[in-house]
Amino acid sequence: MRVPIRVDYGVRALVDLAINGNESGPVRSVDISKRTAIPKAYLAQVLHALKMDGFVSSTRGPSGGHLLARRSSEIKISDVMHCLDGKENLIKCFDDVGFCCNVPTCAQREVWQDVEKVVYDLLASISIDDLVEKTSKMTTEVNFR
Amino acid sequence: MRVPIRVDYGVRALVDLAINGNESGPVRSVDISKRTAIPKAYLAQVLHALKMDGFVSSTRGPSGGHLLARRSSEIKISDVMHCLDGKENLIKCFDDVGFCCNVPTCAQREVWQDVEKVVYDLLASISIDDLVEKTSKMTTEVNFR
DNA sequence: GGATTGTTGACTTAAATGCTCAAGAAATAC
DNA sequence: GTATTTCTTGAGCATTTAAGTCAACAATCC
Repeated sequence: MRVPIRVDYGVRALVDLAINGNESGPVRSVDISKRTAIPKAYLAQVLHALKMDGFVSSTRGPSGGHLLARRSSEIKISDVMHCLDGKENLIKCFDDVGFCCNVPTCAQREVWQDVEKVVYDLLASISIDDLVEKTSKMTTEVNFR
Repeated sequence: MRVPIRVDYGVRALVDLAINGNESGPVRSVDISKRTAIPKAYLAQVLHALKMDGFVSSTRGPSGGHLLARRSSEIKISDVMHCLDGKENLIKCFDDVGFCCNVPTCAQREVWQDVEKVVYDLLASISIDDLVEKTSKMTTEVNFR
C-alpha cells in the first residue's frame, strides 16, 4: 500500500503554484521543476492531468505557463489524490463485480471501505493553502537558525 | 493506492481458521482454499508468511494443517497488514533518506504520515474475532431470507 | 514404503510506475 | 511571414511489483 509519487508531485506543484503564481503572470513548468526537483517531462504530464480536472489553467507560448484555476483553499488533497491516483478503489473487489466470491457474507469488505473513508476524510480536511501556510512557517523556522 | 489482495487473503484465511479450526485438529490449506476461493498454491505462501510472524502454527503429514497460534481476538488487521504488505512506508521518501530533496521544508511529509497513522489506528482497532462475529451475523441474516 | 500435508525456491505473466523523447500546436516577438 | 517559446500528446522504455503456478523436497502418519 503506497501512495504513488505522482500524487506527491501534484501536491508539490500546486503548492508551488500557490506560492509563485500571482497576478504578474503564469509560472513556467520548467521553473516549477527546478524548485521542486520534479523531473521536467514528468511534471508536464502531472500538470496536464491537473488541468484536465480543472485545478490549473495553462497558456502556451512565451510568457505562458500555469496558474491555479481555483483558490488554493478550495483544492483539497483528496481532490489531487482522486485526480492523480485514479478513481479506483482501495481493493479490487469493489470495482470488479464478481471478483469477490462470497459477496453476501464478506465481512472484511466493510473494513476496506472504512479505511478508504478514513483516508479520504483526512485528505479532504487539508487544502493546498494549508500546506502553503505550513511551508511558510517551516521556512521561517529554518531561516531563523 | 491499493491494498494488495494478499492482505485480504490473509485476513480471509485467518477468519476461516478461527471458524473452522478447533480442538478436533488442524485445518488443511486445501479446505481453506475451497471455502475462501483463494488459489491453493498462493494460499500456501500466505499461510507460510503468517506462520513466520507467529499468527498460525502448522503440522505436516496426514491430519496435518494449520491452526491459529493466538487467540482470534488478539490478532489485529493491522498485524496482518504489516505481515503481508511489508514494512515499508506509504510514500517512498520516508524510507529513502535523500530521496526527498527539500527535507527541511516539506509540508506534505506530515500529511502522508498522518494518513499512515489513521489507517494503522483503524486497522489496529479490528481483530479477526470481530470479523468472525460480523460474518456469523451476516450469514444468519442471509439464511433468514 | 506410501500417502498426505506443509515448505521453499524458481518461474511466468501481466500490469503499474516513473520517466524520457519527439513531433506537434498555440502564442508571442520580430 | 519566421523564429522562439511554451504547453500538448502519444509513444516508448526500464524497472518493479503483484498474483499466480509448479515442482522438488521434508516431515508425518498409516
